[in-house]
Amino acid sequence: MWISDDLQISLTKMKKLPSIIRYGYIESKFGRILLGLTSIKGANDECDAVCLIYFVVNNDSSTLDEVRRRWPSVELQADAVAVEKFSKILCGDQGNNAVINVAVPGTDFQLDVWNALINLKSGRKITYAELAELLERPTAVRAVANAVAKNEVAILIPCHRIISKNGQSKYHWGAELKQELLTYEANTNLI
DNA sequence: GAGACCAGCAGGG
DNA sequence: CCCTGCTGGTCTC
Repeated sequence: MWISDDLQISLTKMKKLPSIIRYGYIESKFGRILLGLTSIKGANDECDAVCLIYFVVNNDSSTLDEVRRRWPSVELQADAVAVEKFSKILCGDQGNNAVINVAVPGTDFQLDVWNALINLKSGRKITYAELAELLERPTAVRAVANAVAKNEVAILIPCHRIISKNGQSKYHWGAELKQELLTYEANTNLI
């Protein structure tokens, strides 16, 4: 079982970078994943939201280094217990109708791009140009690509569904993994 | 506010 | 294949 299509992803905009990120690891179908959490204001009280998901390509410490490079001002705290809760939603059996909060820093335009990706159907592939049209900014292709590249939350913001017009398929964590994700989605209608 | 930077794209050679 | 012009949002002074 992997991420269900029924899983609702609620994307909220962080006004500034968080000062603390709690993190932990998940063993997923597609390898080890580093998951980072931050607190956001929910309907009634503070709740946890996913703010980063990186695939572990080499080892844990090199992945943590990558996080530190990208978020230099952030204090990282290991918190396996909090991450375990999200692990159950992501990789567990309770995907149906669950809501997962994702909080990301970014501009309005970037949030538009990321939301458009989230709303794509599982397994659906789209080019940068098509995505720009979807956003009613047909000439802002490069700007869309910039926003896609800034995505810090792999899988939940499914930037693996973007391909370039000539069929080339780059991916931050490797074209191979991207292809695996797409093949899996196409065959199962899950993720 | 200017100028550089890009996981794009189309066109030409 | 490589080069060029065009593009628009963001980042850095």
